Amino acid sequence: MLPHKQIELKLQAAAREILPDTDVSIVLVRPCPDPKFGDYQSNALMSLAKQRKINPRQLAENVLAKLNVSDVCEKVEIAGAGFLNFRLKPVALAQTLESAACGEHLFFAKTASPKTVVIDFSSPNVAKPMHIGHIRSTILGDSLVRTLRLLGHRVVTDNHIGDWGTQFGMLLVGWKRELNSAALATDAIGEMERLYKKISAECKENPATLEAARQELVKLQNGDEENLKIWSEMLALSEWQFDEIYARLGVEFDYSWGESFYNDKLAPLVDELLEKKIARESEGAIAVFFDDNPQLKEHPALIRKSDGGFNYSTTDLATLAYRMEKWQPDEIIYVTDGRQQLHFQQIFAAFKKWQTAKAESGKRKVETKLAHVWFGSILGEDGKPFKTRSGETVKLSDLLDEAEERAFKIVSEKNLDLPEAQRKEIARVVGIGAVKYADLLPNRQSDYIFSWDKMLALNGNTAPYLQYAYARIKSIFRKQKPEAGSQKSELNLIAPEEIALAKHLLNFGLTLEAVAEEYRPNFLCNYLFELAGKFTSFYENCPVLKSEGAVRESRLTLCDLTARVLKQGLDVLGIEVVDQM
RNA sequence: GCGUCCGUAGCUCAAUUGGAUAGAGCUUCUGACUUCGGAUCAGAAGGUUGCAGGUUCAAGUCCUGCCGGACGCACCA
Repeated sequence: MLPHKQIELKLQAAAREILPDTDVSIVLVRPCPDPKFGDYQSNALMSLAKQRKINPRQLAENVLAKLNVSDVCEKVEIAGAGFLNFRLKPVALAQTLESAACGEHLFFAKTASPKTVVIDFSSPNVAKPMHIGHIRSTILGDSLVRTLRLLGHRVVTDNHIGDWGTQFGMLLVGWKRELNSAALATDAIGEMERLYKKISAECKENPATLEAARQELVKLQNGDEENLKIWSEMLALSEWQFDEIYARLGVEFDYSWGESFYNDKLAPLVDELLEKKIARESEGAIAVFFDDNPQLKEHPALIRKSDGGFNYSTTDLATLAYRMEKWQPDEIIYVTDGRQQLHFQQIFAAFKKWQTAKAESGKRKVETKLAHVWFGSILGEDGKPFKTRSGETVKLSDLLDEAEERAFKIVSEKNLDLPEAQRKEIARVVGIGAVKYADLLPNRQSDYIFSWDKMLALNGNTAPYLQYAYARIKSIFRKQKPEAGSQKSELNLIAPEEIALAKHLLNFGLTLEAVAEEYRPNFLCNYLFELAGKFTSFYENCPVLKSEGAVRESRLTLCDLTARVLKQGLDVLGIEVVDQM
């Protein structure tokens, strides 16, 4: 068990002894903000003291009297108003690293209580190009998937593709009237997008076109053979595009059930909600009202339009119900942009009503956490909102191309001697990595100002910086002559830089847990950036190959562990590494 | 009008959710052994955290009021 966890458990036990009727689960041990105070701290006793209206310092002293952590810590100190500061014993630090070097762990532990989690992310639309608007959901969702899986949870990924709905009426009109087959053969998505834009614009001016689109849609939804055939073709052409992009991004889905998958579940759903008196008629439409919810009182959720058609709320409810039935998840996570907050509040509230009604009628109720993990919207470089209809959106494939091209130029400058194929491969890993990292680094809730330079930066707090640190370590091991079987050596850490690096390695697991808890991979970005920084600082000050004996062995082990954490951490972010760059 | 989110260094952003002296990158300036890989490192400069109150041992973070911005609010997803 990692030292901070040992301390935490003992501290909680001690706190429980002093305050028997108190919930001590808030008593946590965290890394110190400043190493001069110690390695770990706990400030929770001050909160407890406040709750109980007792003297915080006195409480700290009482708890401390019951606490024995001398196996891993130096003398515990009370500071300020009641901080507890812990300093690791060098032996404990070395032992933790040694057990990691033996492959017993990599500074994190699998969860003791695995959850089943469904994650809904990416969700591109059929017949439209994937653009930068899709990148955040895709990258953020994928890194959450990877984090949860690494921590031992069972994760089901489902890409809820927009393959149904009103846009197909217009697409069908366009397809039948003026499809350019040659263009379709060379650039299917571009051609379909052209058709959509053309008819969409026409609908605004010409009611006849709008009516035609409506009729084509009704035909499609009623199973018209010709329309279904065209629709299938549009779907297939789009899937080809999705597959290509996802392959480049290294993103995979367990399922890609689009909206159409739920088509036959919509009418029964509305009927059931009507029958259970959860929904009622209003102005010709069917809606779920939330009179008991002050937040949503004025915002009923429409589940059937006055023309009898269904909308996205209907589909989302059907999807939610299906997922509950199929996987009985402990948690469902939706990764979409922040503008859909109200929508998901409605869906979650409506579903809760439905579930409660089901529970009353004897069906068991599953406690499921529904989480809307939202992110800020994308702005242009001028700070104004990105217009999706203006046609000036940056296509995802173009962004990735540009990233690889810029990386290739730099790779070639630095490594002219490498064969071109290898330089291309390095450029791919570096370019895609830079794009992903740029997307994951900012707090997800801030608005996203898109800039080529920021997205493709290769210096500073970027993926290439981390990849470079990794490549340097690999370079050390390439140069190290395979001397007499370097068995697992004992760690002896002397220089301040190597101690700081070693201590930082121990916080990997804490960081992963925070990412999973708050759905925020940027914590991991910052952790890895600091790790790489501490490594380069160590690298500048502590010769590895030029040192000898035990020091050399110890430093090699430290290098190896750093490389492993860097690689594993980047993998969680969906970013690859190369041995040479 | 109501609701959600935001305002931090010249720029782009952090700050482990109420913790200790608010940190990084970019930019600018000064340095680093013909380098275990310079895609690097060390240092300097840059702040009244939009404004004004309040809550407490402690506020960028919480509460109130202003100022400024983004988004959302019934049949598009």
